[in-house]
Amino acid sequence: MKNTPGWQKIEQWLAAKELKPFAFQEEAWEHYLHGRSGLVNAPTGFGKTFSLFLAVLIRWVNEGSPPTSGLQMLWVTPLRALAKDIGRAMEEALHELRIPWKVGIRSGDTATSEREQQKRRMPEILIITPESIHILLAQKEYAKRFEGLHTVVIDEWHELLGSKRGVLVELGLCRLRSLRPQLQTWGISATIGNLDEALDVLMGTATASKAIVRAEVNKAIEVHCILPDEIEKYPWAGHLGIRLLHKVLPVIRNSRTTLLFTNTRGQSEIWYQQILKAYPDMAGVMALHHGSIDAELRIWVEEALHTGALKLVVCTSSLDLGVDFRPVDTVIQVGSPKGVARFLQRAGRSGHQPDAVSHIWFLPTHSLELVEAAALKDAMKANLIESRMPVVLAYDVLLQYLMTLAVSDGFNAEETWAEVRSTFCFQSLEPEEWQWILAFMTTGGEALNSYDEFRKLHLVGDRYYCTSRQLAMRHRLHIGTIVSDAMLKVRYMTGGFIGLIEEYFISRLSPGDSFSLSGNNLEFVMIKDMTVLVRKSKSKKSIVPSWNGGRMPLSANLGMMLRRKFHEAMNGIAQEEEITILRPLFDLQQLLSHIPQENELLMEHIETKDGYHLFVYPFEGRLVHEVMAALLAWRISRQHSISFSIAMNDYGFELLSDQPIPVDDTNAQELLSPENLAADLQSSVNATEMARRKFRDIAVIAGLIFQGYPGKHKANRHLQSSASLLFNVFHDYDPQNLLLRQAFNEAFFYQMEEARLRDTLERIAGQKIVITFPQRLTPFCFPIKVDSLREQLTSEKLEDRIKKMIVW
DNA sequence: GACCTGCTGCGGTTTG
Repeated sequence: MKNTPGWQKIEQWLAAKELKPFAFQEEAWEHYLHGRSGLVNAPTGFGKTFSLFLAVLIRWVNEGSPPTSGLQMLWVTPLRALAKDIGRAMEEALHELRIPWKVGIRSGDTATSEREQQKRRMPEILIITPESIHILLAQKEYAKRFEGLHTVVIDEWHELLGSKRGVLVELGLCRLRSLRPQLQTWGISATIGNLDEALDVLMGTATASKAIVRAEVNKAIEVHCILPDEIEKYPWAGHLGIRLLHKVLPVIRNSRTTLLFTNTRGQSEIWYQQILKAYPDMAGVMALHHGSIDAELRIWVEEALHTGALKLVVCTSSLDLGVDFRPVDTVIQVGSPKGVARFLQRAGRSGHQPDAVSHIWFLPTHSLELVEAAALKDAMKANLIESRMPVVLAYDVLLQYLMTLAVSDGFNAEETWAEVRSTFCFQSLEPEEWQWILAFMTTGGEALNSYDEFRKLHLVGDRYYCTSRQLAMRHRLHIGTIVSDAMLKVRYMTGGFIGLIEEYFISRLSPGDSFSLSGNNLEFVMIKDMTVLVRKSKSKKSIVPSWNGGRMPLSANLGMMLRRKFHEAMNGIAQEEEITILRPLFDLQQLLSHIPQENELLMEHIETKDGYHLFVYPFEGRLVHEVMAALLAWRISRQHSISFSIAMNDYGFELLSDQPIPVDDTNAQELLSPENLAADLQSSVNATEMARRKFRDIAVIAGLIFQGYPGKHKANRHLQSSASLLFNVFHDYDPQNLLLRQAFNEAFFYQMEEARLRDTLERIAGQKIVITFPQRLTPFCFPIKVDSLREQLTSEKLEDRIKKMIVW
């Protein structure tokens, strides 16, 4: 293959740019030229993206005169912003190589005129989002557009894999493969624990020959830890880390450009304010970047990063992707990154040239988090990178997809069944389930058959169509799997946009209150036309918005590494500075209680004026702890009449009662046994309530709830109540409803992390349970105690309060 | 001995 003209042309071009292809790139080219599909994996900065683009060009030059008759390659990216960067780079390469191909972008940003142009004539390369693929599939005679297509590349496949957006990709691919049986599919993925599975999901049950190309290159990453001077004075609890601010500035000063990652938007607001206050001279060269900041401002920040005009950007995971090609040389992570993969990904944002070393600084927000720093380092060495679990049997996405087909050219049930079954997601879909789905979409099912708007499909000949123009239009507006909370725009009285804020947060403010957004101190004036009007605030004190985000638990890999680190600390094996500096804390923990070894589970009984506490430390992340706490409480209360309140964090959980908690050596093992888990979970956890919450998104994705036209506001409460109503109706009148079943499955899988819980209980069954009776609060229990106190002190939502006061 | 938790991502056609 190496002596083909295309290959040589590309090599010459790379040489002229003083670039040499990596071995893995050449391997990818070989596979591609042999007509295979597959997955490419390499660290950031090694040209994964370009290797495939070049492979396509090689093939094409080899084939002689270029087919300039429409779409050849579809390039799927999860981010609109990424599409622009990649498009620019491709155009440049095509220009230099004198290849007369056009590159187009199809996303929500694409102008109407451009869309029409694309309709008349597709560009040879189209960069597209998963959602936009489905929008194309929702158009009449869509098949024509894909007539010449021979390659689909899914960029950042690891990002899409674990979500319903990944299912959109799977479904889109199964349709395209039917249209173009020779289609070559390539994924590009960062390193994850289940690369083989990632390939399987991408390929579905297609029999095409496939390969994984892994780069045998190691990216050098240096992890530095920002250590407090006196560990005795560093807080045992907390999440902010602002006390170490003075140690951060030298790091920033000594770098050209720094990204400072925080875990929440609120936290980034605080850090931004505090840095500005302590070092006003940073004013012109620092910026804030997170999901609630106005899109235009964010684009400006990204551009300024590009040109190197900014010295510091304080951000959340909004900058996790898409800062390649940018001169970032230092990354600071404030607080736990919760997982190894995320930490590596952020580290990779710096020094992305192949030979450059990536520098990442870890800043602990409380003392015990230092152990996490040591655990992260070891996990990186051992390559313990988390897996992304593919979504299976997402009926809601399937319903949406069928509607997509129905509004364009209709679908034949048998053909589509075969295609859908060829995806990884729906490979185990049962014929009865398929029949149920068709019936549900045609009649509205058992519960909704008297409502016209739920009778969406009509069988005409042997094809299902949606004949209602109104429903079709609604559907095209609702393609996608991301369901957001209601956001309001924030604007100065005098005009000028600041950002977005959740309706929920604003609803709790009164006119005159001050809050902080986009680094500004703002005074709330009023809400008008769904816009929050504000003026600059003179008040020194302001409320930092809290958003209703997800709660990411500590990953299983990191939890495992943490337990090992405690074991090493206990036995004096650990030599890292992060651990040795914690000596006084460990000594105190050991004196008051115990440091658990790797084969031990620690429980602490502590009596305070609040009552009787039982602390348990499995280190399995807060979701598992929440369910474990409920399970343990329920099992205890089955034998004794006793009531509890519950608190938890990523390291452990607490049961609190007004009477002594009857857990000791004789029954502890049994109370945490994996036996009867399923049945006991049913009784101890309010699964119906959890499922109800999951159902909201499912109902929106499946198209049962209309969210309103873009730009027009429909209050979130409507959404919430109509979803709840549908949930009740299905629950009472249509218990076989697949969407209802999906809601329960999602609650068990994602909310309770049932599989991980079972693993944990099985692990504990083989461990020794150490029970201690400390005379006062220990360093281990302190963070949990503080968190539970905070919840009592803040304006708790009634729902949460009730949840906590559940009496068994 | 004490704290300001909770991320990100997408999205309009058809026909008059």
